[in-house]
Amino acid sequence: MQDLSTSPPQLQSIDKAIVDAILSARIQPGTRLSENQLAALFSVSRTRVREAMMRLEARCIVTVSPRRGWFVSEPSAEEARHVYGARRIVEYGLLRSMPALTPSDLAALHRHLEDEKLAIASADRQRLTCLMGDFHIRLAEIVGNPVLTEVLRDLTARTILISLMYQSDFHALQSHEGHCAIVAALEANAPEQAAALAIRHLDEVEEGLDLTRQPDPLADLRRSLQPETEAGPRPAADMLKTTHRHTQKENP
Amino acid sequence: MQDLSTSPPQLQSIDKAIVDAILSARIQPGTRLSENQLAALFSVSRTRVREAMMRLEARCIVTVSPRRGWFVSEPSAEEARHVYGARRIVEYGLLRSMPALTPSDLAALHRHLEDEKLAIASADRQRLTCLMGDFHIRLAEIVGNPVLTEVLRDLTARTILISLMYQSDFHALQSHEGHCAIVAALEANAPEQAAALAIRHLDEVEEGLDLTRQPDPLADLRRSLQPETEAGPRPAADMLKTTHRHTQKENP
DNA sequence: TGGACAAATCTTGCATACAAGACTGGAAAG
DNA sequence: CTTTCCAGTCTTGTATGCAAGATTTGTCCA
Repeated sequence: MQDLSTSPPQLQSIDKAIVDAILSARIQPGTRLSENQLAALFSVSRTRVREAMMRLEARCIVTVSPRRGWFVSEPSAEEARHVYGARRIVEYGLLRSMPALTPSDLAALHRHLEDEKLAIASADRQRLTCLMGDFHIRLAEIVGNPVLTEVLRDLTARTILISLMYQSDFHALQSHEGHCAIVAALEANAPEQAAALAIRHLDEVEEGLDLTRQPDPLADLRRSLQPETEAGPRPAADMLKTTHRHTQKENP
Repeated sequence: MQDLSTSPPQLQSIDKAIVDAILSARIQPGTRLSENQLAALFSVSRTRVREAMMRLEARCIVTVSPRRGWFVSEPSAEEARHVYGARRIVEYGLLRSMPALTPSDLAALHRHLEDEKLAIASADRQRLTCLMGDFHIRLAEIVGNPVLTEVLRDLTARTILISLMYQSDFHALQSHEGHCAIVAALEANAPEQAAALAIRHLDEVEEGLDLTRQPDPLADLRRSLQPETEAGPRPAADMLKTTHRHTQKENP
């Protein structure tokens, strides 16, 4: 379904390709990642694919089901709560200790907010999901601490998976306004307020999740059989199957 | 030098054994981790060892030098600063949002502080290093968020490596007092103060590092040739060589 | 028509083999 | 005596082969 290889795939590392696909919401939680198919796609042997999977597994981004296959993680409701909890703590600390913004930081943030506004206007949900996550990574980048950025990148990847699983309706405008408020507080040199706003923002987003929702084993099939909607036809050349991890246990 | 296999090694996963060895300061930064030797030690083939190494590499705990070998990470001075920076941010957020302590939490913390005091009294530096790191993991555990605990565990592992590399003299008592102050603030239900104390504590510890110190390629040799000191002879049966990563580039 | 069984086909798990680069030690040359 | 070079030995990098379990699908029987 989601194509990982928009450009010559040889040069990109496999890890990065998959993480990027998640960060830009081009790949669904539960998507099967076949060792053989990835090996073919990247023109390497299974060994290297496996190594990439091991690394991603250590970052909770993919899961292995023994002798069944590798799958993009499907965070449980509990895990989702923990990820949001961790993000609240990390981002609170982050914003509290944010240095005064330089003009270029500020420009970058405003450019980002502008992008968000455009995406909302064009109702491009995938791009929105991506931008909403990116905002927080941008904040981390301003601090200039790669260790922290890395932590937040992984948490963001997991957050995106959570959104794709549990987000019933996407209050994009509300999120965007949250981001604007945070930037405004930072601009006003009020880090304590920015931190408080970030927590409220994350609360709101978490509130918008439907954590009681069970993963739908038939989701892909449903989507595939659905007659064309607004979005136009999906790209045809897809090397990765859309097989989902839940196949036989259907609702009785 | 450091023995990783105190008990039957088959059952433990390789990752855990190595991380545990680092968290308890039984293994030095720069120690070579030979695939063959680990494979023999754990009675598996190199494949599985390699997979473990890949996972640990993703967590910045080991490094590979192409076709030369795997080594326990030797964080650079810059990385050290970033790790401490990240910890300040995370732990500030953590303590700020700490729930009121339950009696059992409090008991556990006090027990830990008691252990620290004992270790100081017996001047057991290895045990101290281990306990000092553990304190922060304990704090994370109280919040009951495994995602965050995991983040802090990795940061702590890296911190321990940093200590082993750059800590010229270990102000154990000062650290211990820092921990006591934090617990006292938590006990007094003053999370804001606890958070501020944590930052000061981390500042002090970082201050105690000598980040200008260059890694000493002769460290192992020096230790080995040194006549017996207080600590008594090292355990004899060591399967891992003490080879360090710097072998030929000596100071001219 | 419905259900159970079994074979065929897929998947990963793991070990091994071989290639290629890095390091060591010794011999030869200056 | 010092330096250079080369072969031997070590290391990891990578592919591949085979085994074992899971899944699917086709068939047979009630």
